[in-house]
Amino acid sequence: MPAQRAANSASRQPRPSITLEAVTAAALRTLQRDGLDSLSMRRLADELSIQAPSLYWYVRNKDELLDLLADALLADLRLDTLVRDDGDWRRELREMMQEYRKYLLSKRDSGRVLAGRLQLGPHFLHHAEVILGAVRRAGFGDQDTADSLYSLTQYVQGFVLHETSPLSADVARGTDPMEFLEAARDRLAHLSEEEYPNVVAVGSRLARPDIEARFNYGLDRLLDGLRVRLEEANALS
Amino acid sequence: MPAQRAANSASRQPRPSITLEAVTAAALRTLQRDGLDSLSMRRLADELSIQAPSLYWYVRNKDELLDLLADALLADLRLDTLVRDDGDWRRELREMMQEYRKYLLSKRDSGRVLAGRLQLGPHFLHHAEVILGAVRRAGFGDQDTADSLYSLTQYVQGFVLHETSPLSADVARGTDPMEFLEAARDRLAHLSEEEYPNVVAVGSRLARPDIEARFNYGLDRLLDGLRVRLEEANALS
DNA sequence: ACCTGAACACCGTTCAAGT
DNA sequence: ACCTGAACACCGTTCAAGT
Repeated sequence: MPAQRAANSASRQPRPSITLEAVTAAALRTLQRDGLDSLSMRRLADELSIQAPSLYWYVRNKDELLDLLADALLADLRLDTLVRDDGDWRRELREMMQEYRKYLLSKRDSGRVLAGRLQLGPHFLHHAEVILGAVRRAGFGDQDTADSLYSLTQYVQGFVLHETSPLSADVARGTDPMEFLEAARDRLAHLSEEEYPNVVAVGSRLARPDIEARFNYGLDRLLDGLRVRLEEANALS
Repeated sequence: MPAQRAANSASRQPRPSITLEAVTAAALRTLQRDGLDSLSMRRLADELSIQAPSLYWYVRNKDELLDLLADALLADLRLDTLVRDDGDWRRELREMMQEYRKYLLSKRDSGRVLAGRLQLGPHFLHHAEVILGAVRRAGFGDQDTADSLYSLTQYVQGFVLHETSPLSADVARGTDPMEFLEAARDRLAHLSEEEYPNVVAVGSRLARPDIEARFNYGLDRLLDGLRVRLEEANALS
């Protein structure tokens, strides 16, 4: 909660003046266009045709701006359309998480912005509501429902963060990711078989190019595990 | 692979001179003492009683230093002692992942350093070897083994990253995390029940203080899901 | 109420020059 | 082979001052 609010400047509206919403919108634009590393207070100020120190009237510091951004980032995600009340909660959650991943991949650096932020903003709460609905309809208890929400969303966020971060300094400096993966595979295949028997044995599978399949693998294990949990609970009652 | 190596300065050893190992050791020290945000090239140079530009003889840029750090960070992790050949692979993997989490929590900012880096350094490979061994002994196929390794380690890393990051700008600025959690619970409890029925219903469970239980919840679902997968595969053969 | 200019204390990195 | 000094192009943030 910022100490000052700019929204009610309409009370006497003498100056057009910038609103907090305009600031976050500009930040979102800059993020999408130039990436998180380029999102400095000075650049953002430029985007708003303003001087950098002026931003501190709307926001206490950059961290608070990023908190705002983290929630604003989720504005266009549509999970509601995936709600199905046919009892197939596994498929419902699966599709929601796949959509969540796709969405995050479409928003530049969203994984890094979201990492480790619990903002409870309006958009986050809306999506939590939808996901929690699916979990509760499946029949989970309250604590299980809450924990399941975190397990699922955190899996997706962690995966996307990993997936979108430069895998190494090489890639950050411009090496083609596919080339990097191939080099990694090569590297793994030629390790000492005495020292790393297991790594060598599955080497080529560790650096698989089909990253979506890897995402689905973990997601499906998680969902299977949730089903087991649900069956166990039902068996008791 | 850095373009220059300093290790073989022993070939004629006229100067004591700094080695690459000394650089990463100093970086590790600085990280543990002052945190990642304080780990600048200038600070690190200070730690080595050297000028900042000198570091660029050992390392191409800061990103490469962080890659080195990411592997060095894993040096003291001991998973070998958790190997048990009694067939209880679920317990084996569970204990390994719990140990991994505890270890990461003990190393300052390790989650942030590790996030999104696939370095294939010697320490990483050693731990991968141990974990892959447990998964393979359980009877998983090669691709499943590789994917399982990622699902498990990524879950742990993602969880720890979330767990150790400041939850919001408030906490970053000094608000007590417990206080923040309580405020969050309070906030959730007073939301509009029409707009957020599910969030309100499980509200108090969403901000549970027992974060370890939440970690175990997701971990156990993942492990249960892996068991299901294994049983399905065995049923086919 | 909103915005600016000037300033402080930093960054990562390059590059010519030293030994 | 290893290290430095000086410099470039940036940062986030504070603060007194303007309108």
